[in-house]
Amino acid sequence: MTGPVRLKHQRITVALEREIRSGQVPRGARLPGELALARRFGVSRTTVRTALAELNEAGLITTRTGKGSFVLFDGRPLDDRLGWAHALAAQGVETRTRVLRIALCHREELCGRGDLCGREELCRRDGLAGVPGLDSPEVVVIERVREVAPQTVVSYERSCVPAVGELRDLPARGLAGSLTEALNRAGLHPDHGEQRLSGRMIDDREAELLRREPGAWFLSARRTSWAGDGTFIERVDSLLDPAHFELSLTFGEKTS
Amino acid sequence: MTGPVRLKHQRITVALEREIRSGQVPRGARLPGELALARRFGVSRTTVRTALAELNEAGLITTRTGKGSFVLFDGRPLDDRLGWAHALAAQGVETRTRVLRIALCHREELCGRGDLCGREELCRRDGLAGVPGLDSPEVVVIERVREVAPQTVVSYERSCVPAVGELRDLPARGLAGSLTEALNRAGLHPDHGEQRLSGRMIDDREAELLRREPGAWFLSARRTSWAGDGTFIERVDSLLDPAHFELSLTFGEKTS
DNA sequence: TCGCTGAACAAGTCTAGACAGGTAGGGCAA
DNA sequence: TTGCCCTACCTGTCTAGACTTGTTCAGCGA
Repeated sequence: MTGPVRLKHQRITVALEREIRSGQVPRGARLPGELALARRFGVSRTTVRTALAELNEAGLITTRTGKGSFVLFDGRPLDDRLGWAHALAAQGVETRTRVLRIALCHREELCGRGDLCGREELCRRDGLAGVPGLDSPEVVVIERVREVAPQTVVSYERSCVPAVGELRDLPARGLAGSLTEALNRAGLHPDHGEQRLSGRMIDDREAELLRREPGAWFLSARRTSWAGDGTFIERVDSLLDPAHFELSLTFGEKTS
Repeated sequence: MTGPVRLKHQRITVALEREIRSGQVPRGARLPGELALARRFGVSRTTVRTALAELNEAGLITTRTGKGSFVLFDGRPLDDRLGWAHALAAQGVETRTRVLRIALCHREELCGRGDLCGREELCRRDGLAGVPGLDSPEVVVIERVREVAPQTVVSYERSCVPAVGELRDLPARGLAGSLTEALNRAGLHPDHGEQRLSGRMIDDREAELLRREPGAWFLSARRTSWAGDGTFIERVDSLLDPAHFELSLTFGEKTS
C-alpha cells in the first residue's frame, strides 16, 4: 500500500493489515464483525466493508457469509512457492532469490521438464496442455533460483501462470515484489491445489542452472493450484537440494 | 490448508471422519448420540446433525431413527505408515510388506538412523531420548521392507512405539494385522503429528536391507504422531525409492 | 463523480428448545 | 414363557431468535 493514506477505508485497511502482518491477529483468527469494526473506527459499515474487500483482494483475509472474516496471512512474508504445510524450508540459512527469465509462451510449446523445446512427446506428457481450468492459450513462465551464496545455488523453481491481466505484462515489466502478490493483484487467489514430491537426477540444463554436476540428486516437486471456481492459477516445478531443504507437514491440531 | 477457515459442522465432520478412517471407531460401531457429540464439540445438536448428514452423504455412516449412527466405512485404514495426505503411493504396482525384526529396546540405546548401536553422539542427536510425551523407558522397534518382487525392495520403514500394553508382546507374538490396528487395540489413537521429508544417501546397513549400492539416493521421511493428550504414539522413519514413490498432498477442498 | 453515511432487507450460520416417533430393556401379569 | 406396559434414550422435524455477511438504495458533501 503506497502513497498517502487519506481515505477512511484506506486508514482502516492499513490498520488491519498492520495487525495481521504483525501477528497481533494470528492466522485463522476471526476479525471482529463488520458492525463492531464500524463502531471501533467510527465509520459506517459500508466503509468497513470497502476496507475488508481490499484485504480480501490482497489475500490477507477471507470472508464468509454468516460467519465473519478470517486471517489467511501467515505472519511471515508469504512465500509459498515451494509448497504449503509451512513448506520446504531452507534450514536456517538466509537465501536470496534470483529471477532467471520471464517469458510469454504458448502452453502447447511448453515442455514439462524445462523449456521451450522440440521434444514433442515430452510436451504432450508433461506440459500444461491437459491441465484443467486453464483457458488462456498463453502462459507466463518465470524461472528462479535460490542462492545461499553467490555461487551456491540450492534450488530452481519454474512457475507457469496464465497470461491474463497484468500478469501478461510481467515479461516486459519484470516481477516487482513476489509472484504471490502479483497473482493476488490479478485477482487469482488459490483455493485448493495439489503437490507431488519425489526425487531424481538433474539433467544437463538443470545442472548448469544449479551449478552442479549432471546426475546430481535433487528433490523434485510440482505444485498446482486452482481458484475456487476451478480456474488454473499456477504450476510450480521445483528442484531442491536435499542438503538444504526438508518438507515439513503436520496434521491435526496441537490445541488441546 | 485445508483452509484455516472451517465452518463448525465441517470441523466436526473432519474430526469424525478421521476417527472413522483411522479405525478408531471400527466398522459397525455406533457413534455417540447426537446430544453427546454436541456436548463433546461444544455445539448445538443441530450443528452435529449437519455434520452427521455429511458423513451419511459420504457413505461413511448410516443413521437410524431411535438407534443412532453406525460406521459403514470398511476400507482398510489407509496405510499411513509412510505419511498422511494420501500418502506416498507406490505407483500402480502391487507391493508386499515383509517384517524384518520386532525388538524391545531401551529408548536410550536407540540411535536415530538404524539400530542399537554404540555411536553415542548419533543416539543423542537423533534418538528418541528427547521426544516429548514418551514416558515408557522401553520402546518396541519394528523394521519392515516393501517389495514389488522378491528381490526388488523399494522401501524400508522402522517404527518405534512405546512398549505398553499388548504392544510389549509384539516381539514374542509377532505382528498380526497392521501396526495401526495394534495401536488402536492398545488405545493409542493418533490425534496430531508431524512429518519431515527430504532425501539422502543410504549407508551400508541400509544398502544391504534395500539390496542397493551404498550411496544410492533415497527419499527419507520421519513421521511422529501423538495422542490428544500429548502421549507419544509412534515414530516412523522411512527410506523410499524415488523411482517408485511420490508424495502427494492436497490443500483446500475440491468441492466445486 | 467520488467517498461516505444510514438504513432496510435478504440470506447464511448457529443456538436453544419443543414435540413426535422409533428402539430397547426392565418389570410385571397372565 | 409370553405378551404387555413403562421408561429411558435415540433420531426426525419444526420454530424462534441472535448474529453474521451480502446487497441495494437514497442521500449528503466536497
